[in-house]
Amino acid sequence: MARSATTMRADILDSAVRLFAAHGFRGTSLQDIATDAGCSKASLLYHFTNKDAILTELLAPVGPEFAALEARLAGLDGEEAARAAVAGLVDLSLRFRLQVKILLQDVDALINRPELPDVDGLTERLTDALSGRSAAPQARVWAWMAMLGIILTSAGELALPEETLRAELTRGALRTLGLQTD
Amino acid sequence: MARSATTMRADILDSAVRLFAAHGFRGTSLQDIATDAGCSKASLLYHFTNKDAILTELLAPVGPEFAALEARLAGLDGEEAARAAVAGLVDLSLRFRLQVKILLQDVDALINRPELPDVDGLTERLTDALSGRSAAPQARVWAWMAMLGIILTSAGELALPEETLRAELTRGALRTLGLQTD
DNA sequence: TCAAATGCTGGCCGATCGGTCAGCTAGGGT
DNA sequence: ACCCTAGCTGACCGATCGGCCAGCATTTGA
Repeated sequence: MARSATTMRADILDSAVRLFAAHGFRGTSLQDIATDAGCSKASLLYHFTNKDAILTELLAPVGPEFAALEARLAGLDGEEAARAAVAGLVDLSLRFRLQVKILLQDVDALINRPELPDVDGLTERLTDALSGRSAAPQARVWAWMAMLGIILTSAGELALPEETLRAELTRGALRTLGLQTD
Repeated sequence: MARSATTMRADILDSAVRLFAAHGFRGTSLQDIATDAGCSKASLLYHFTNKDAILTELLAPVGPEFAALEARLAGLDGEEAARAAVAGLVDLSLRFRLQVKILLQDVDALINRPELPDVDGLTERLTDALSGRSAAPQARVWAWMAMLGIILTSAGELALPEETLRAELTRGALRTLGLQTD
């Protein structure tokens, strides 16, 4: 045996998450992943049933985390909901930079997959919380701006320490929503 | 001849811009466009030399407009530069919703094409203006949040009147940057 | 009137995609 | 000594991709 199984799987997932984030799911072929991971394409499909299974596995940790955030937000309203949504979204966006980038990049190709996070419903409930449960057009626009600003800026390649990024993303989002930044 | 040439070309471009925005450049095949436009795939390649030429033509109006915005911003500094950048970016994002969405969606596949807008340099110069020519980490983070918030929110499917969207995008972005909203 | 040009198409091509399969190699249990 | 299994691979498959080409139909103009 060439490598221990756990190492090979981990190497594949590591290559896949980087390449998917850089070139998109559809823009990355199995051969690309195999070359990057240093094995054959057939070896990928020995460890994973198919390409979707690789994606599903590396997105697996994300779904529960967002579900937990939603559960925390469900009981909140008004400014309290908005502030909690900002804090939670900043945290998850930074912890899952690459994964979130993958999800948004190929959102239309990844939508309607039962085992993957429900991106549409998720964004809807998040913007609802960010707007402080308001249906006013301004609040909805600002909620979208804050959400996309947080997620995509953290997915970008700003070369800043994580704590600086966290603090300024939070401050920027709160101001977008018209809330005081302490 | 089945249709006047100008109509056929216009129909193809109309189908292409909608499909590219909905499913991405790589996610849309020539057959998809042909079916949507109501002609054969071979007919596409009679009117356009190849798939890239379709993309190039429908993005053609965008480049000069952004270049003009950059020229206007070049002479400005500080808060003046930031406010002008917000106004200009909101305007262009709303006027070229679909085109901008296409550019961002497949940014890595479209980069390094000489005749297409230089997305990397463009975003760099825009964030420089949005930050008021500041190199401070906070200003750079907020500039990215404002830029991505404007562009992607206007590319989204918020069902709001254009003037409402313009006003609230401007207000939200200025607040993100820490500027007074009149 | 008739040949040239224009608009358009079906059919085909090589490349690349995701995925399958028979078979090779190296340890580990008995 | 033996076989069994896990890990891995090259070769191959059908589907789909972008693109090409010979040829058909209609219009044009001399």
